[in-house]
Amino acid sequence: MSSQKPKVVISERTIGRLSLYRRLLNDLQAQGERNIYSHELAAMIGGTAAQIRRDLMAVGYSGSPTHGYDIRELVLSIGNFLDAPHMQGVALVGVGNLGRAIMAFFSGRRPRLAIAAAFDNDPYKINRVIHGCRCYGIEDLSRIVQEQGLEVGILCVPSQAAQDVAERLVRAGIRGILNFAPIPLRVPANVYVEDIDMTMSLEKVAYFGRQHANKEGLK
Amino acid sequence: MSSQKPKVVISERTIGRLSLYRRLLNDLQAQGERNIYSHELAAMIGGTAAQIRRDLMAVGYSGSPTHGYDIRELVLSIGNFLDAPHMQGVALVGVGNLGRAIMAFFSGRRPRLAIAAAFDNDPYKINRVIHGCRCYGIEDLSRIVQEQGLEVGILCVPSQAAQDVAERLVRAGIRGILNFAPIPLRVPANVYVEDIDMTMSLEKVAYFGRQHANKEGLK
DNA sequence: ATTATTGTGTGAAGAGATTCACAGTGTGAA
DNA sequence: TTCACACTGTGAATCTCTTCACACAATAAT
Ligand SMILES: NC(=O)c1ccc[n+]([C@@H]2O[C@H](COP(=O)([O-])OP(=O)(O)OC[C@H]3O[C@@H](n4cnc5c(N)ncnc54)[C@H](O)[C@@H]3O)[C@@H](O)[C@H]2O)c1
Ligand SMILES: NC(=O)c1ccc[n+]([C@@H]2O[C@H](COP(=O)([O-])OP(=O)(O)OC[C@H]3O[C@@H](n4cnc5c(N)ncnc54)[C@H](O)[C@@H]3O)[C@@H](O)[C@H]2O)c1
Repeated sequence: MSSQKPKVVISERTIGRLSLYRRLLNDLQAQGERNIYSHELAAMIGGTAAQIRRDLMAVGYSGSPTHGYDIRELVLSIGNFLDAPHMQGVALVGVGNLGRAIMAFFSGRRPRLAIAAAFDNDPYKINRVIHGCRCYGIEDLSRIVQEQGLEVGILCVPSQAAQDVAERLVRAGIRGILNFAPIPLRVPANVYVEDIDMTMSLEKVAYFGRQHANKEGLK
Repeated sequence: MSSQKPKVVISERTIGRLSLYRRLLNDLQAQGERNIYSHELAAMIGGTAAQIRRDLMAVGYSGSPTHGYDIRELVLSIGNFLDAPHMQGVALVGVGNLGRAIMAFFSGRRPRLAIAAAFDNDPYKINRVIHGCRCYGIEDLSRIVQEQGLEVGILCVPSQAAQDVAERLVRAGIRGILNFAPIPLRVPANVYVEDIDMTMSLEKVAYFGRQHANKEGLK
């Protein structure tokens, strides 16, 4: 009966960094580390200790002045805060070059947030099993999403098809979309969209690579 | 002899949006549009007109109160501002699932910023031509980067190899890296790094998808 | 027991990004 | 020619995010 929502709204930036912290902490834990200070974690990501402490306020886990944070407990606390209480299944649409690479990458990685079904409109791909995941025809999207209660979509179809597929995902009940198609999607405000725009990123790198070229020193 | 650098430093956010504006404007131009107002462009990307006008201050192209911006001229002005005066070649390292998808995607797309060479350490891949691009052994990286004057790197190798490859790229003279490996790279401050962290993005979508679920209305 | 040390949690200050709001301007209508 | 209009460019206000700086806490050394 307690509110599932956080009292204050947490920024996108903070959520992203928490995800990153958790991954780094998992690696440290695997290497046998037990404790960590905010300034050590900060050094790993090239940030400030204050920022890390500020971010961790959101998850409500407190460290100790003398031993910093207990890595195991912190990982659990971040998971508790970031992850859904239930499993969240993911639907991927567009089993092309990028879609298959993503399926390979996420296969077996995050059990709580796994790609549960893939969709395409190419008859050659439909009904194949790719990286452990069944590929369905796009006309089955709504049914499968509802049957399996999928909440997140990954959109890897060509630009021309992207808006149409986004609308199908929304109609099927998807609540968030990770969009790789290089066009802005129009969706209702209650659906969250994150764009990954590689062309934009590459142009940023080209631009700032030039700008940075005359700075000195080690980061 | 005039300064190649902008007088004031332009934010990463603005550079990213300029890249996006250019792509949308190119599409509009292809559809035969001639002019556009800031509020129209804003509507396309779900932003505000003021933001677009503010961003365009950086490129130094002025619109007209009566016809808005001339699309053709604006595209040229943005290009003039964003693009290097010379061609910038790109080196991609890690011709795996993701690397090949990216090579396919960028192949023939941006002539001024094209993937000029690929590198891997898998003998099976070396000397093959993939999507019109030759794959070299990693030991040839420095030589090829220097011979061809490549300035930008795309890093698609497994995490364990990422720091080593980043250092090779930096030593070879690369000035900016687009990093897909999910670990923070340590590079000198005069090298710009942009990370694309799909796991982080997917977790953000899962988190905010849940949060947004009870908002109403159209975006 | 006391003290010195080192780090946490957080209010407040600072920096940075976005939005507001309005003077200035080019155009078409009267 | 004058006016009304709709938009641009930009200083100032606002909002958001980051960093500072310090009270407080846990321990180790004495
Ligand atoms: N490959 C990359 O590295 C890369 C990089 C950046 C962006 N993108 C974007 O990601 C998207 C996919 O890229 P890709 O390289 O994988 O392309 P691709 O052509 O290899 O794959 C597209 C897939 O989508 C399927 N498809 C097309 N229309 C469909 C529809 N209406 N419903 C369902 N499936 C449909 C096709 O059958 C195909 O399997 C594109 O929008 C592209 O711009 C790709
Ligand atoms: N596939 C995805 O969609 C995806 C998504 C997010 C992140 N990533 C990241 O991108 C990177 C590559 O992913 P992938 O799926 O293409 O992996 P992959 O295993 O398919 O490809 C990796 C490639 O790198 C090459 N390689 C390994 N060590 C090397 C070295 N020292 N020098 C040169 N080449 C080397 C391998 O031969 C292989 O061709 C990984 O860091 C992965 O975490 C991939």
